Amino acid sequence: MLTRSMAVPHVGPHAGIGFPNVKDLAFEAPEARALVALLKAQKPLSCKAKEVLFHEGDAADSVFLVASGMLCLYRFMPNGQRMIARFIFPHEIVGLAFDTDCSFTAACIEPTTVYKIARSSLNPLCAHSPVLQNDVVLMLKYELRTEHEDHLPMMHQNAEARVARLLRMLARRTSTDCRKGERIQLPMTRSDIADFLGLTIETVCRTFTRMKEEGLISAPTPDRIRVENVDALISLADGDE
Amino acid sequence: MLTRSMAVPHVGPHAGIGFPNVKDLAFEAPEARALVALLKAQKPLSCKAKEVLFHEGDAADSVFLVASGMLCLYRFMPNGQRMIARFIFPHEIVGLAFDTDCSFTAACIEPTTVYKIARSSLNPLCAHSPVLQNDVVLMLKYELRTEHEDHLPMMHQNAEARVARLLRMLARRTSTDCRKGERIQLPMTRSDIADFLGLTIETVCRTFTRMKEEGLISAPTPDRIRVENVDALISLADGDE
DNA sequence: CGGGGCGTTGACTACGCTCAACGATAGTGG
DNA sequence: CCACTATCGTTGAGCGTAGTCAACGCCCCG
Repeated sequence: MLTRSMAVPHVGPHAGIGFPNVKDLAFEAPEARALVALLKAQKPLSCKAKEVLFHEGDAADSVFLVASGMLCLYRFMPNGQRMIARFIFPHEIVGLAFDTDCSFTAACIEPTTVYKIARSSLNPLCAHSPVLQNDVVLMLKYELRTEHEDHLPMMHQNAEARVARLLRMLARRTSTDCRKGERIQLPMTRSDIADFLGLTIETVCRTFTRMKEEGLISAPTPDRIRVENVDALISLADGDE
Repeated sequence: MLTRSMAVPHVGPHAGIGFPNVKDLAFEAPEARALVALLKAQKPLSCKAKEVLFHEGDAADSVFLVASGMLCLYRFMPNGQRMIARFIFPHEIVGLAFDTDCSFTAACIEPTTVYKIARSSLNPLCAHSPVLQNDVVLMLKYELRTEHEDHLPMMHQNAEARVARLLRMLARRTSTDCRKGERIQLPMTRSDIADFLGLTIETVCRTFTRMKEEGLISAPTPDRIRVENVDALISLADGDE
């Protein structure tokens, strides 16, 4: 069953651009120029930390582009446990994938500015602009890809690998690189991290502690991580064993 | 933090059609009529069980519509563990979300027939047909929704809930209902199930055994499940506690 | 100064993994 | 036709990772 296992060492099309020898570190939001331009033509909206943009079940009547800051999309499971589906970073778009209702609640992790456009404005434009519609397709594909690359593998990984994966994700999308010495800002709480990774707060804490003991990372403050051993962190995230 | 938890008992737009009082049992592939019609105009392709349609890393040059049977999309993690990303059911489409390369391997779980169209044929048509392009958007949204509804919550659930979720998914998409007495066909092996749920074969087996002991299900043969207590199964799948 | 949210650590428990064995079935070749 | 083998499903014993419950320090804010 494992005969075919590592037959295809797949490397993304952007691999290597700006990230010399760190495999699979790079994939970026696609250039949906028309859609982004349209959104940036709207007037920006400033949101405070913890502010909610929309609630699960609300009518999905808007689409947002994050200009700065960070959002998270979450939902509560019937037992009351919160499940964070995604963090939304600058240049990313929320709301395109929703049907008639929002399937998640969107809240600001930190002070955030977004551009907002009504679906009632966007839809007719898309219907008559193949370019715009194509940008929508690009963004949906991007969402699916982040789901497949960031989230899916986690279900098969242990706590340490999940945390490593989150750190890589943050390095990839916020700062520029996660080479030795790069600092990673963690704007979210331990609780947010736990609800995103499917772990408990305590396990997240203990995992950070263990990673520090192992010399993988250091952390002057709880919300600032410094990666000390990139290669080890990357292979941990990939589940290299 | 839990104050808002169950504020919005969200029910999909199709809820209730054929599924009287079973919440959240129904969501179906969207009616992408133009796209489906285009695919069905191609000549059908018969595949044997275990046959591979494409490998991870192959050039993504085709799009497939499953007419009958079942596919699975998988990938191997660096440590050799296989990860099944999705099962593909009749009426569902594979290949739309890929970038230039296939990000998964597609294999037949059972004998399967598919319709296949080259991207080089499809893309130009989409570029000039808003209707077709809109169908692509619909299918991508559907993929995202199944990801969010089927997969995401599993990361936060235990073995029994994951298995229950799989059973509900199969009931929803293959047969018609999962009311008491309905039989669910399990064409995939325990190994497939394990690689999909992020568990081991042994845990999957033991979970089935426990569910039988608890009177939730019965199983005349390993690949045929009869649901004896729908409500309990559903709330298990939802993580109701 | 008190209270609440957040982060961390410890002790204990339990769920799922590992390793091992065994039965059943189906496909293969003597 | 019947061993022979491989694959699949199932069960048991023991272990380890992550969850639970609890306590405590820190910081910010009222």
